Amino acid sequence: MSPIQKITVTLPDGAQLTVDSGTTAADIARSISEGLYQNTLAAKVNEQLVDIYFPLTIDSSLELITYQSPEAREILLHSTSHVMAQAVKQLFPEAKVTIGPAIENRFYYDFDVETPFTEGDLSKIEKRMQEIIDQDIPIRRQEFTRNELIEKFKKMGETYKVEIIESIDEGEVLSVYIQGDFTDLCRGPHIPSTGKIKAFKLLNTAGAYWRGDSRNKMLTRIYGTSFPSKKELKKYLNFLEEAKRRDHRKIGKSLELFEINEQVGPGLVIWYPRGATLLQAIKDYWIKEHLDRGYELVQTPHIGKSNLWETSGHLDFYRDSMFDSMKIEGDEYFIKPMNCPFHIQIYKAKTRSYRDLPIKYAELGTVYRYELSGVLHGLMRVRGFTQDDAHIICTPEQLNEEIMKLVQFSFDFIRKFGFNEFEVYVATKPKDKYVGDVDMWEEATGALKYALDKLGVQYSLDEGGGAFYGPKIDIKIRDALNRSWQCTTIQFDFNLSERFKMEYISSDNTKKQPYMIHRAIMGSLERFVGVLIENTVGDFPVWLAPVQAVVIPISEHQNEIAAEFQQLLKRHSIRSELNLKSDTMGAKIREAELMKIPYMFIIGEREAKDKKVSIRRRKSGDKGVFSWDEAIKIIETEIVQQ
RNA sequence: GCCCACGUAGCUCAGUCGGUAGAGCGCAUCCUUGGUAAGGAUGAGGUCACCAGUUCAAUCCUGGUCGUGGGCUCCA
Repeated sequence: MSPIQKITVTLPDGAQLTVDSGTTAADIARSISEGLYQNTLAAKVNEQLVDIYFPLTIDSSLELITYQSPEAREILLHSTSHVMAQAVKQLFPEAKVTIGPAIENRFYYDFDVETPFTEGDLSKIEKRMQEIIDQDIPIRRQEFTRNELIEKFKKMGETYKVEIIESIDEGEVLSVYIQGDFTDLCRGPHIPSTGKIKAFKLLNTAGAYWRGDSRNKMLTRIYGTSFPSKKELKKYLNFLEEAKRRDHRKIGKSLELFEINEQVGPGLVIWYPRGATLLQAIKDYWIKEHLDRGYELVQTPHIGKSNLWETSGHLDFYRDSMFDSMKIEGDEYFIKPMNCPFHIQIYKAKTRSYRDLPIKYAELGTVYRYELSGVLHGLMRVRGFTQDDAHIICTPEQLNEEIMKLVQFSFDFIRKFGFNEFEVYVATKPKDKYVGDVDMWEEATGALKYALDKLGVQYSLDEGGGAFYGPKIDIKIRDALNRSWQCTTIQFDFNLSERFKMEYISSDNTKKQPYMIHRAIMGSLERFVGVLIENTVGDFPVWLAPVQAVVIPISEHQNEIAAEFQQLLKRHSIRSELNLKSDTMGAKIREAELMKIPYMFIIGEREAKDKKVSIRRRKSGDKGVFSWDEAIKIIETEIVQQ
């Protein structure tokens, strides 16, 4: 027998240990301190995440993953999902397990069961999970060959697991994790025992297709979450509560902004006066910014003849998302899902010279798309929405610069609304549905990346995420709750210019085909307002507030002079209301606070006497008494500064 | 579209283990004329989402339809 080999283990602080080959991370943690050992959930050996029982057989770097490590989160979530699956199998032995990964902040596990779980089942499962955790059952990895595992799971009746294994390449060594009576196919790593789970909660159930494919069976999914401490769990649950509080559907109703009404139809928004006013403020700003940047405004119809959509390729590639056609005087018309074909007609209205380019057409164009009923969600996902659309038609030489300008414009525009964090994606060619040849896609994608690199913008790749007509840059914004929302999209489009035979006369007097970029900064005004509501809790900056000020007479004796002051506000284009109800001043203030009106101008006997007004700023309270002109100046200054 | 849950006054929600319903807010009228987040009284509001079925009787049970919500898929 050969003597035991010695190996060198390097810790993150640079310290080196000489240990016997076969030593595990658990051994090393324990040798440092019992507390560290208890805190260790997994290990990183040569940058690879492994269980704490992974034997070290060569010189290695070793990092212990404790509750505090960023990597711990996912492992903990994943292990908790296994505990949940174990509890479910104990309570519902006929349930078949499928997959149960960790996702951002949560985990889920999909089961195939006869009757879906109810909310009541969740507490039963939670209780059993707690028992499993209290028993502190060891979790151990075992490796098998593919065929051994297929046999094993076949015997267990876990047909989904068999299907997963069968889809994995032959020859690969597979592992299972065993905890008591529960065995699950899993790559790992996992925590060493169930007792390491400190705080968890099951959140909700949902239906989910096997492998996410609607042709497959609908499974029952349970979502849950897990944290290193009760305190952190509490924090997360508070976050969920806060998100509920900010729900734009709720705030939209209470602030009388909009409604999605059954009589009108699902996914179709009717904007109340306050909501429409808010929209108008956004539109006014949008138009000004576009005119400043050399865009031209256009306006196009809501429907167009079928040949238009045939030429554009929409009927081939987008028909599933279009509303059915309607017959008018023998011709077939479609409601527009996009504005582009119309803008192209405007471009084609006359012969264009390279000197005319770039041409930038902008339109707040309302489009309609048939979305599956189940995906509709407040303002975030609707069937009729207004795009802040524009098409940039340019020469190949202008392309890079135009894309850069667009990215910059997008950032500047969105920042105005108080969003400062972005995630940028470059979405590449879809696998199946696409037009044009591969080289064109390569070139276009390169142009998008070039622009971002040149601007020093960090981005990720979204492989296969492009539109059918070209690659795109998507910008997601992060809101106050650190959630991200898709808004800006800048889409390269080499397809339509080809299909519509767009041309310009170049400097050498030959006809050339221009490039076209399709873009929306807010994306959909509806969604953008939805995000804005959730970000501000409906407490809009004064420049956007539907009602910027309310004039409150303290008693009926001041009604007349209050009306006079409101006229002055109107002359200064300040959006105001006059509260002439016979309520007390306190009640009127309360109403204004609840409706999130930023300025309250209060006029009582004292103010009326000197033609003055008392200013109350929402949230911060009484600002004192001012002359009418001073008061106007104060609110105007705030608006301008925003 | 699919799975599950839900749908009661303008809003937020009680309630009826089958006998056609109630609160608060809001609204109207009257009293009060107020000093920085709710003054008081009275009153009007509901085919209990819709359509069938079971029943002497359905808001309640059953089935279907529509809508909403949580997800899946998709996406601005």
